[in-house]
Amino acid sequence: MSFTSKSYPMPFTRLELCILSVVEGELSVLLGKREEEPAKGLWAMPGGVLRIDLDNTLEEAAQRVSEERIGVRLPYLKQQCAVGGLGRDPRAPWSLSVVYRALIPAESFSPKAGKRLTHLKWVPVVEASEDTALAFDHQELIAASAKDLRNEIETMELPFDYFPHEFTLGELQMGCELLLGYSLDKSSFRRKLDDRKIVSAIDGEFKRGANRPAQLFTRAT
Amino acid sequence: MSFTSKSYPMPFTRLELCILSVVEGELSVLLGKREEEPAKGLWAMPGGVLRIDLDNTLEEAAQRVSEERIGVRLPYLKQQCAVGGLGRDPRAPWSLSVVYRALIPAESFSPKAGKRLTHLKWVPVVEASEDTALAFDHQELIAASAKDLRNEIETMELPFDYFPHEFTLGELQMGCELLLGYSLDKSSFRRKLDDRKIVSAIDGEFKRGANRPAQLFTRAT
DNA sequence: TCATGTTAGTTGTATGATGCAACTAACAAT
DNA sequence: ATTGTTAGTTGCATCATACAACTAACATGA
Repeated sequence: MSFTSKSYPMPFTRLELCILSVVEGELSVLLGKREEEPAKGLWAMPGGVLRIDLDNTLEEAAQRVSEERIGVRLPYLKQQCAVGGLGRDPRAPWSLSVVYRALIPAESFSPKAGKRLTHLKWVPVVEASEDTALAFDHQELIAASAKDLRNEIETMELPFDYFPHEFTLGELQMGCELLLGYSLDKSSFRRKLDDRKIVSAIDGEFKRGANRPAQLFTRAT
Repeated sequence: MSFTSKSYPMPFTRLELCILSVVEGELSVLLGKREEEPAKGLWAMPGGVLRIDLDNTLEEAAQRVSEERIGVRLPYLKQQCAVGGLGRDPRAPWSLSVVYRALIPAESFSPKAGKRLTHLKWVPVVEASEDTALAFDHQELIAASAKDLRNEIETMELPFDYFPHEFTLGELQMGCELLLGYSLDKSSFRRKLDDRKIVSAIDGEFKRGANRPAQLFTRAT
């Protein structure tokens, strides 16, 4: 005996990747030029179809799409939202996209424009958030992603999978400042890290350079 | 000519509703006893299959499912998350659920247990968040929903669609306190409402009772 | 009529978080 | 030894918050 009574048509299900990084000092998003319809010739976030024969979870699907489209594994990956509706995407009557937000060091990115996407480029989020010429609803999705990321940093929910494993407090602060787009107060920043036990010093490990050595830290366990 | 190259099988897509309310002074979630497999006999959040022939958007789908399952339209409705993966639900190999979080006045709810769900009951979230006997992954979903709701209230992102259209500041504060599960300071609460221009007084309108009349307010436009 | 109880709404104040700037510390380079 | 640079700390003014006490405005009932 079977549990299934009826079978309904299911939506065309995709993953969209809002890949963020700091490029030339500015928080930017990775966009590609679409080679095919729909929205041919327009700039869009990388994305791909969910493959239930290949992906075990939504997050794995996002990683697979990333590797296929731009050849990069995403160290920091967070679900942003799901959008779905009738007529969103001309490829199918009803489509659903699960949007993931990622943060990668732009240097670790080797521009392998894959199939369907050429001319990959980083666009400052301030531009992309106002660019009504982006494909689909990507403009709003990028704006919301950047806002949510910055909100997390302001509440000291730091994306340690994006930062190097070991860092000095100066480097950590600089990293946050670049993501936020404004500078932070040194003493406040350190007080918060300390009070909330966010990082822990690596005993006896210092970064040495042309001046006073800096204590190395890691994320607290 | 057609744009579609191939067609892939799509996931079994559902909506799950985390319907919250204050019942007997406690934040509670609405659960129903499952009448059919899978998870037959277990308590679960109401949910239903996405119907691309009936629903124009995900949010509309959530409203339809609510009306079908429990006969109630949800005044405050927010997307919580999407969960998907292989083997989550025995009805299909690969299933995806978009979880919506709702907040309704429990009084406005007339317990019409619909098909597939009987014995509807309100369960305090403190219990449900620890009940490992709930169907599927509903335990964690409820815990996360309640936490996110309370976070919103703490940052004064108030669910005005849940509150009555007009209210006194005392009523508003009491409502927040019930949702949060602890009491707030009157002067702080009012200062925040004032500073951030969250509410506006209805000129000349008061709630009169057995003591000093209270100014009526609405959400600021 | 006037004291009482109750809720509305405000004010004073101590405490704590934050932002700013000045300070000391430790190194390399000269 | 002096200088320049970054690391790390400290003092202090300012602002937000929590707590409590206060005044205000009604109904009620002696």
